[in-house]
Amino acid sequence: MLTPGQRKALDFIKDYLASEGIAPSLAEIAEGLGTTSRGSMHKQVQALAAAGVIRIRPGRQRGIELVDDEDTGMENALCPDSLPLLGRIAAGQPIVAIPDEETLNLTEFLLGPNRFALRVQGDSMIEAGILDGDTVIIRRGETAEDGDIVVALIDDDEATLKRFHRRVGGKIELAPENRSLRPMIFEDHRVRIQGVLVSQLRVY
Amino acid sequence: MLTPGQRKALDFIKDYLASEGIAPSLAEIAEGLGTTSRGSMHKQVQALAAAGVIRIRPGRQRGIELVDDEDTGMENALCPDSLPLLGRIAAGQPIVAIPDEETLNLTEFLLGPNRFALRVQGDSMIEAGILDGDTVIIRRGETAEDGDIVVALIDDDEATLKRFHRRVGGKIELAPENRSLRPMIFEDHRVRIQGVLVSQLRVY
DNA sequence: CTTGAATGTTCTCCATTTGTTCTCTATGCT
DNA sequence: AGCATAGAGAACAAATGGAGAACATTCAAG
Repeated sequence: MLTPGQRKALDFIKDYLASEGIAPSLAEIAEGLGTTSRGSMHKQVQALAAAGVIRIRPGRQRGIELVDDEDTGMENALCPDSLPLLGRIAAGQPIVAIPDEETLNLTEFLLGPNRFALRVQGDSMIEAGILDGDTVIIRRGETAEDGDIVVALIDDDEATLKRFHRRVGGKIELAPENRSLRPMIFEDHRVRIQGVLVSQLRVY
Repeated sequence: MLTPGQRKALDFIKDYLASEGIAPSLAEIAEGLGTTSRGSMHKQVQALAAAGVIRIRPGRQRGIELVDDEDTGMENALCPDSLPLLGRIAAGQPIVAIPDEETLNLTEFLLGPNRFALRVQGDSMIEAGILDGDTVIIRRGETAEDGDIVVALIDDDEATLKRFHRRVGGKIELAPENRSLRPMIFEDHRVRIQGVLVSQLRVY
């Protein structure tokens, strides 16, 4: 599967990563293999990526990562809690050309104190882009701002995901985002907020 | 994961914090790394914060904190990659009563080989629940199944997020999920798949 | 409270390192 | 010969990170 050159390059990359804690540059790989050509190393490294043994963080220097070998357990798991954010997808430019690559920190977005997840059932929030089967991430808390999407418990019995609005006279409106359903209005003592929607995710 | 400069800065911060009991200033980090530029150190430190290895107390001087997990493992790479999945939110029961608590593993859902993220612009996929400003996570690849949502490059020029269908005669249909937009049909050589949508997330 | 030094933030400019893409060449194998 | 593998090296583009200026903010001393 791997050519001799690819095997040597991979071994060197593993050793370097283990001893230095950071990926080698192409020049360093070349030197480690007793040659001088970055161009050749580029070909080898690309081949390794195509073979699936390594991963290359696009547009980064020293962007080689080992793909997890499940046999060794987490040996080289660098806990990748972020993804490259390559750009915006629109009607416009090819994404490969987009220069300002950021990093999307999943930890920051999705994890935090007092968070939990719920699987959504039903279509009552469909016009807010929350579909049946989506997962919503909720920050636990008793309070909400006007306009937040909340998990609300009605009469300590029924839990729903709705948009929250205060109304005059201590009333509370819980509005679905679906034209075929009607907002509901309750006395505030009947409604208990369990948490506020902070993010949402869907897996295809 | 970290660039060489980031790694050196992080090591210095750890040492300083351990020996002085207080975080270093940017000028001190610079001096410790043999340079003089506070501006450069600012960039490095911000990058470390974005990577999640440190935290910056906003508006404070010497406001750097390590995000070390107190438990032994993973010196600086924290792995809080899961959330409690408490249950289903529906029109039904209160969530507190739902017994079968699972765990939602974010790493498994969102991270994987050859993934990258894109910010969505525009409303062309609104009926698939993908809204303007959402982030989609793409598995890089040249191939797609019929019905997949793909990032497609048309004539090597224009990148869009559309639903993919094969048509007879080597034609390819790229269909938006928006009733006010029309599907587009191309000769297959004009369309290059860049990746397939695997998940989607939104932050409120 | 006022003041000034220390510190953080933002910016432009620039050099070095690194990745990428070429072409050309050499070697071994069928 | 024809092909696969891979090294050399040049040319270019992008990432990285240092220098330093200008400004804003924090914080402690008076």
